[in-house]
Amino acid sequence: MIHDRPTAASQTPHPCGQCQFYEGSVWTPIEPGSVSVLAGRFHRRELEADQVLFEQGDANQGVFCVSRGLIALRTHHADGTSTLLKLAYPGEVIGFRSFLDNGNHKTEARALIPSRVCTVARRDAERVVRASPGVLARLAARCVDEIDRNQARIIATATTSNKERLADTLMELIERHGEVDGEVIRARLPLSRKDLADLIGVPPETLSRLIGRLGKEGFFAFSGREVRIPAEGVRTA
Amino acid sequence: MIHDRPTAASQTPHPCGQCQFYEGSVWTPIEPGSVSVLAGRFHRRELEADQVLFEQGDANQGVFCVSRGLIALRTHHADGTSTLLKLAYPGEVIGFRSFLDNGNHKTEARALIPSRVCTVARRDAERVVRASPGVLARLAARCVDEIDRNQARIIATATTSNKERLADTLMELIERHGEVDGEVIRARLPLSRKDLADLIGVPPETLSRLIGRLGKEGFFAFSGREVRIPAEGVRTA
DNA sequence: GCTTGTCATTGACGATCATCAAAACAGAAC
DNA sequence: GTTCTGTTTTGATGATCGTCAATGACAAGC
Repeated sequence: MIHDRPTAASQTPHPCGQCQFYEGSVWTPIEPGSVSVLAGRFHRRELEADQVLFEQGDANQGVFCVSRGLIALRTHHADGTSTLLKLAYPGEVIGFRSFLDNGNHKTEARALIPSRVCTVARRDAERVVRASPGVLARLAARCVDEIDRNQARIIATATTSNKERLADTLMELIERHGEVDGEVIRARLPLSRKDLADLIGVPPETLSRLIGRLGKEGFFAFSGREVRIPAEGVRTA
Repeated sequence: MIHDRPTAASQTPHPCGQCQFYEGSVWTPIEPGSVSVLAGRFHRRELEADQVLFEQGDANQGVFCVSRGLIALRTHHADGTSTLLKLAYPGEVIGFRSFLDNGNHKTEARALIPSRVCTVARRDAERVVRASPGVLARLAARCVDEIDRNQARIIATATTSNKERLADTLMELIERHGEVDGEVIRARLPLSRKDLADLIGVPPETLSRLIGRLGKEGFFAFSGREVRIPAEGVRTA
């Protein structure tokens, strides 16, 4: 059924940890060299920081689920510049678009920190999708979620100031990457200034000034890629 | 198969004209009062300008495909204001998100001009999706397309000036709603200034000034909701 | 050590923009 | 016609923003 709530089966921990590409199907990991004859098979891949999962323009080889770490999706423009489009956290599915239309990847996917992805080869993905429509429905639901998030972001970009957007983005990042350290929460941002600037949609110079202003106002304290905020900042947020 | 190109069957004109919710399934129109026992059934609904298709918060009753006209999707905020999120042109599917998660509509859908939608009731939609995975795949593909468009819009909002964005948006609208009239192309914009302002993400006052500037520059000529551009404008665009 | 390259910050400037308030306008009802 | 309503435009102002250029920080390589 298309609107299934998670069933007992789908709540069973999937071998790859976070993978969405799963609905009670039979799965077996593929260690390099081994072959599986089962319905679905997947392959864990570890990525170091800055390692590329796929390049922009590569033919789609399948679907990827982030199970650990953080993947950046970037587009490279004709003039040599590039733009960070999206951060993919564990649980996110990557490559679904080019999987559906059997086309090429429109973005580059690159690990920002050491990461693990669960890769499902094209053929297997197709087989599982055909066998379990619920998987496709869940993937579709994720797409719809992403549409929602993007629309929220469009509204935010249009209606809020750059400073607000930066503060929001920082809080999100701190929530994911921060650790409580006594009276403060420390987070090492997994992004360069350029990437962070892309994320909130300003040029790097403007970001730098915003960071300066935000630092002066006292709530955030920056030093390089590290940010600190008061520990009660999260609870009240 | 998930990446099917349109087949002969799916290219057969669907009775409702533009509906995507179709893949060789058996369809029959439901005239008010009649009942169908076939796999899929749909109902044409005509909307006058400004008539509401569904309200924000309504429980999802099914999926809608625009077959003629233009539907505006708006969110109403807590403070009483509202924001135009998206224009749905013929061929677009509406309500898919709340269909998937069986939730409530997060937006209001309202016809901007006289329109026709093909409505597919929840139960029927579920049945067809279960029977024809290809339909779901195509719907998913549309979602993915929408993600692409939204991302393009996010980049555009972040990197281009308001004036550029207005000009682009106007050209799109003229392309859809314009008619050649001798040396010029005339288009009656189907949007209020407020909606147009939402679409490009500026307050109405700013939009008004932008329109003023654009008019002075000579390419676009405005009078109320009507726009005129030189006829060769489209060919060279 | 020095150079080189990359990335981040700062400075200066002009253009753009949002906001508030007021005026002009259009359309509907009478 | 007149009045009323809601929308659109205009005006004035100050803040924000993007751009170009210069500077600073820092690591890698010779």
